[in-house]
Amino acid sequence: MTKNLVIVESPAKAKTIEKFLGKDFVVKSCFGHVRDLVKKDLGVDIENGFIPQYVITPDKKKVITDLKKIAKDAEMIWLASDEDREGEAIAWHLVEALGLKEKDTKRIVFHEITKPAILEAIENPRKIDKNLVDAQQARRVLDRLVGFELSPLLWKKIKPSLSAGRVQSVAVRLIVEREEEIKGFNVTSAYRVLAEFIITKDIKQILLSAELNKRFSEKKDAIAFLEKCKNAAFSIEDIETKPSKKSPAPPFTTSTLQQEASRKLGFSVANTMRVAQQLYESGKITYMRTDSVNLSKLALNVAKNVVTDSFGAEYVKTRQYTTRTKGAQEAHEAIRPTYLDNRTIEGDHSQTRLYDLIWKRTIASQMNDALLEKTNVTINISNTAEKFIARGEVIKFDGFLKVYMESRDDEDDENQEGLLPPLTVGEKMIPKEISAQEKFSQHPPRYTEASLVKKLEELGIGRPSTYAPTISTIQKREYVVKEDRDGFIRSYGMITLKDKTISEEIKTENTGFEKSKLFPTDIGNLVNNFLVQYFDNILDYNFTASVEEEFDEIAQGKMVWNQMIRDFYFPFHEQIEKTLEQSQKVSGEKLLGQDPVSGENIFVRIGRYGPMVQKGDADPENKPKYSSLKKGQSIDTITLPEALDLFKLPRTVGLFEDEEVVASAGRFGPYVRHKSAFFSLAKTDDPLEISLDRAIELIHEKRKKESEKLIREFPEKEDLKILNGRYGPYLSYQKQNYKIPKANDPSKLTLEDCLKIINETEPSKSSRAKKKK
DNA sequence: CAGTGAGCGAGCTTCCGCTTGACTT
Repeated sequence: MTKNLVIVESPAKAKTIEKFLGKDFVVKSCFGHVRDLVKKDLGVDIENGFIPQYVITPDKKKVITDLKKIAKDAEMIWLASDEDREGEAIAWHLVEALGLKEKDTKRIVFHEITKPAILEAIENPRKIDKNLVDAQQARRVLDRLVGFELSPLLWKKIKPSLSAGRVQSVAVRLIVEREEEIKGFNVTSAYRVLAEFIITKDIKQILLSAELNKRFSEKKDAIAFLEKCKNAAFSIEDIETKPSKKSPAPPFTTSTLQQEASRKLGFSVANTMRVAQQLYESGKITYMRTDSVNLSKLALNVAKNVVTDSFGAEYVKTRQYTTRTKGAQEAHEAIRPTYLDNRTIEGDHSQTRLYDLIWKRTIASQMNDALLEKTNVTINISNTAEKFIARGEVIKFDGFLKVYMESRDDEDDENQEGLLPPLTVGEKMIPKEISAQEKFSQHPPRYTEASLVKKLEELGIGRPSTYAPTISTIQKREYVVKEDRDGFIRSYGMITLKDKTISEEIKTENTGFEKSKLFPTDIGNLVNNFLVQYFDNILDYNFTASVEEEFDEIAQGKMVWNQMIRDFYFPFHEQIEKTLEQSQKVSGEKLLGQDPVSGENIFVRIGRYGPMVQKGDADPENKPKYSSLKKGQSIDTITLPEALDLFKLPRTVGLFEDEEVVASAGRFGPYVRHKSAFFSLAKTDDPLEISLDRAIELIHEKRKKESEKLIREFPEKEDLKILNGRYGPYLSYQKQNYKIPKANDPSKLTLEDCLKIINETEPSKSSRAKKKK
C-alpha cells in the first residue's frame, strides 16, 4: 500500500529523490509532457474560444496507465514537476490525465536535488498555479497555430513537406542573413607595421616587439613610413603600467556547455547533449537541460573545500551568479559535477573529457580573480609623429586561471602578450627589422551549431531542451547544411626594412576555409525570403520576446490567455489568406543561357524534388529535359557548363558480362547500374568520368559484401535465408524478417528450427510498415 | 531506395517543449 506518490519528470531524478524520502514515499516519473494537442489537424477549436484538444501522447499511454494504478491506492499525490511554465502545465495535465481529486493532490517544487531542498518542498506544498498553466497553453497554442498555418502555405507556394515555426524560421533567417552579409562584405586591406627592436644593456642585447599605432591603407604610405624609419632614432617615451583583473565565467548552462564543448572539444551540439545525458543518468552530473547558473549551497561548500585542498585558501572565492538570459526560467541548478570532490570519473573518452570540462568550469567559478599587470610602452620615432607600442601582460596571481579559461569564437593567436623586459624611459634602441604586412578585413563569421545556439539564446528564442533538436530540424528540412569548405589562395604585400634597405615581396596565404559551418541552401534562401516578405512580423527577431511579455502577463493573471491568442490569431490568419491569394508560386527560376548544340534555353529552379535544371521551354510541342543538381551545387552559383554536364547522364560506361553498365545520379546520389542492380559510387567517384574498370570494381565489392551477408540458405526452401545484417543475424522468409533468439547459434540452425522461430515470433516491423498504418 | 519536374486528386507532410528508450536489416 502506497501512502504517498511523488511524480517528477525525469526517472533519474526519481531514483535520487526516493532515497531521501523514506519508505512512505514512492517516487515515479512521468517522462515529461504526458498530453499534447492532437497531431493530425490544428487541434485548436478556433470558433469556440481556442479550446485546445488534448490527447495523451501515444508513447505516454503506458506511463499514464502505470501511474493511475499507483495513484488509485495512494493517500496523497505530490506533483513535483519542474518549477517553470512547462512544469506547471505538466502537473496540471497529470491531474487531468490521471483524474486526480484536489484534496488528494499537492504541488511541490524544488530547484536542487538535495535532501534539505526536497524536505523543505514537502513541508511547503501549494496548489497548481492555473495562471502559469494558462501561460503555457497560450505558448503551446500559439506555436501550433503559427506552425500549422505557415507550413501548409509553404507546401502550396514552394514545395511539399516544408516547415516553418516561431523558432526554426528565425534560426534559418540568422544563417541566411549572415551569408548575405558575407556576400556583400567589402574586403579592404591595410598595412600593419611590426617592429623588432634591439636594446643594448651593458653587453647584453634584448629584443622587444612592438606594433605601430596606425595602419596604412595605401602601400605607398607604408613605404614612405619605412623610408623615414631608415634614418630615425627610436627611444622609449613612456611606460605605463596598470593593474587589471580577470574573473571566471559562471558555471555551465546548456547553451554555454554546448559552446565550450564545441570550441574546446570539437563536439557537435547533439553529441554534447548525448554525452551529458549519459553522465546525468549515471549520477555524475546534475541535470543538463538548464538555463540557470545557480549552484546549491551544498555545492558551494564542497567547491570551497576542494579549492582550498587543491590550491590553497587564497584561491577561494565563493560566488553566487545571477542569470541575465532573456526568458530564463531557472527550474534547475547549473550543470555541475554531482560530487565536486570527484576530480575524474570512469567512462569512455567523450565522457571523461566532458566531465573534466564541467569540473574545471564549476571549480573555476568558485575561485579568485586572476590579477594581472598590463604594461604599455610607447616608443618615439624621432622624425615622425607615429608611435610604436609594445604591450606586455604579467600574471601577478593566477587565481582561477590555474584551472580554466573560457574560449572565444574569434580567437586568434596573433596578439600574444607576454612578459616585457625591464625598460626605462629614455632608453634608446635600434630596429632589427621593421615590416609592413598587408592585412585584410574579415567578414563576419559564419555560424557554427554552437554559435547559433548562443545567438538564439541571446534573442530569447528556444529553450535548453530544444536547441539541439532545432539545429537538427533545419538541417533535416535542408534549409541549411553543416559542412567544410575549401579556402582559396590570396596574395598579400609585404614590405620589409632591414639593414637600411627596403625590400618588397608578394606572398600568398591560404584563407577562407571553413570547418563545420552552417550554410544556407537554395531552399533555405527561398523559404526565408518568402517568409520575410510576407510574415516579417513573425520572422522578426523580437517576435518571441514580445509574445513572452504577454505570456508573463497571463502568468501574473493580468491577461486572459485565449483573449491574447484571439488578438494574435485573426490578423495572422488574415495575413495567411491574403498571401495565399496574392503571392505567386516561387521557384527561384533563373535563365542560365542556351545550349550551344540545340539553342534551347537552360533554366535552374527549385522543383518538386529540390534544385534542378531544365533544358527547353515547357510548351505543348516540347517536353523539356530535367535533371537534379548535384550535392554541393546551388542555383545561385551554378554555371552554364556545369548545368550542361548534368544532362550528360545517364551515360553508358561500357559492357560487363554482356550487359551495359550505366552511370547516373539518383535520389540517393550517384550510382552505376548493371543488370538492374544498383551500385553506389564513392565520394571520390564522378558519374561523368567513372571508368569501366572502376565500375566493375564497385560491382565486385558489393557482390562480395552480399556473399558475406548470407550465413545459410536452404535448397528445399528458397525464400528462407539466414542473413547477417547491421544489427546481427536474422531470418528472412517471404520478405519478412525475424529476430533470432539469442540462445541460438545462427550458423547451426536447421530448417526446422527456423520454421519454429518464424511460427513463434512476430516479424520485426520495419518503421516504414508502421508508418503506412 | 535509384530518373521524378504537366495536371488532376487522394492522402500525406507541419509547430515547440518536456522527457527517455525502442528499434532499425
